[in-house]
Amino acid sequence: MSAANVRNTHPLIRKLETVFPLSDEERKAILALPIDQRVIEAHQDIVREGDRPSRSFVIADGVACAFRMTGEGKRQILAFHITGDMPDLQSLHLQTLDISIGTITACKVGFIQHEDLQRLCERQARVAAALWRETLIYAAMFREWITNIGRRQALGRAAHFMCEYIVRARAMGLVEDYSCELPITQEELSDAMGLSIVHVNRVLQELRKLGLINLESRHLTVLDWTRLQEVGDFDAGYLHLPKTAT
Amino acid sequence: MSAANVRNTHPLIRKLETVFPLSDEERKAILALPIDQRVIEAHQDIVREGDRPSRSFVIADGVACAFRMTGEGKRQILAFHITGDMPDLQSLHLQTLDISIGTITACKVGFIQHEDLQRLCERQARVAAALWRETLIYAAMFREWITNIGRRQALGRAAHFMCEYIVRARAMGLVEDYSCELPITQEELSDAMGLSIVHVNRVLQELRKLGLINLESRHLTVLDWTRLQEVGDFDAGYLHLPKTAT
DNA sequence: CGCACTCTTGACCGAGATCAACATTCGTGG
DNA sequence: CCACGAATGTTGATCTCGGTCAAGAGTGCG
Repeated sequence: MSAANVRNTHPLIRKLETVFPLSDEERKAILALPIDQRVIEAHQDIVREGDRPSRSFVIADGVACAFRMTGEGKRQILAFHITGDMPDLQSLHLQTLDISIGTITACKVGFIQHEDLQRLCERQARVAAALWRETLIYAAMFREWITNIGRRQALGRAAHFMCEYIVRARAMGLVEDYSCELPITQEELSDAMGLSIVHVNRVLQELRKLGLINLESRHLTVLDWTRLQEVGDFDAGYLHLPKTAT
Repeated sequence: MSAANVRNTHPLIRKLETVFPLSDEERKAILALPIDQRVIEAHQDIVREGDRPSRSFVIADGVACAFRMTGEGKRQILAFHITGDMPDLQSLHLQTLDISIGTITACKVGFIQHEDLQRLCERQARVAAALWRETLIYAAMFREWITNIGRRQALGRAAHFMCEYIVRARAMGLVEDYSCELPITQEELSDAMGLSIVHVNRVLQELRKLGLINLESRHLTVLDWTRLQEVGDFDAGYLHLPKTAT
């Protein structure tokens, strides 16, 4: 599948098919889901902590992030979400959202009512399992991120981030030759990595100086994948991608 | 329910009933699950990163922890698990474990085959949802922990930990008067909080000096719950406990 | 073309790490 | 029941990674 025609598929189908090929019936059931598609401009909250959503959404295009605010007004970004992700799928079973989700770039977003998802899950056991699985992978990413913030220094943290991002983007067909869009500012990176903006800047320069990455005008190119993984102490296992995509 | 007779209930029933009252049929279905109960002594790994378990387990008694190791041999503890927890429930849908789970104290552990859990889920939709929900709450705890490590300083981190631990323990009926067992060494705490042992020691003394907690011989007492929550920037919302338990 | 956002650089500071003893507790075997 | 060694907890001195502050340089958009 080329990156071009991939954009025309149903984002949910595209995501689930990275796990296993869907049956015709399953595909039909997903296509029958009523989806409320809309475009949300950059730097808007899609849902907020404390909301009690009656629907979840899938990102069809763009980059969003899940975040929490500290009592002292500091922001912690928990994850960046790209095409195919369902960042608040959890609200299907947890009434009150414990995170906010905001756009980084303009996003094409498809809202799906919980009742429709629930019905889909009841009738298509494999799809239910795949969605459950999806939430489990987010949990695995969070675990890895705790490890990253808790026990790696700044340079490794940044390298790790780059590895994770590009691997996830590749799984959705957004990467050509170790190169992809990375429309994330250094401030956003700092809120994700638990560092100051200034230090993120220095660490990125270090990664460039080491010849590991090229990062300019919102475009990331990995120059030395092997060494970047080493520096970032990265092993894609926790993302649970099918072998072909790794 | 007193803490004494609570110990005699099926740990899974006890856990699920913190969410909603089970029907007779559901209760019967759970009691019919073949469980392989055994005691595992302290400081043993129950499962290891890379394992492909064919069963999950529920902790009937004791404290365990989920952890990952860095490339440089540093340990990051991701969560402490207490009575009623199913720390590797994720393995039901993710083949390969991305974490290890080890005992802190001796643990009574009940292993349940995946196939049996799967069958239970197919037949008891509410139980399936409750188990899914359980994994979602773990994810919420991970998110909170990222925030804690990424954007709070040491004192707040420690205070937050104490808050979370005692709230979770209370939900399982293990707390009397803001007081419970905390059989966790400062080294283990340091690996959880992303701090050095020495600094954990100093921070704990600070919490004692502030009159917020009492912590000696593996026993934690919260002396000033309101201020401890303030210092720890703690709000139990993310634990998604029923109102009665909060 | 001007203002706001983002990135970059330098100087200084401080929370927490590291190193090194020492104290205390606890489990174990004699 | 005591003795001893290992694990755990405590304290002080010093160092360092990363934070904070401040100012400038690009960059892009209205």
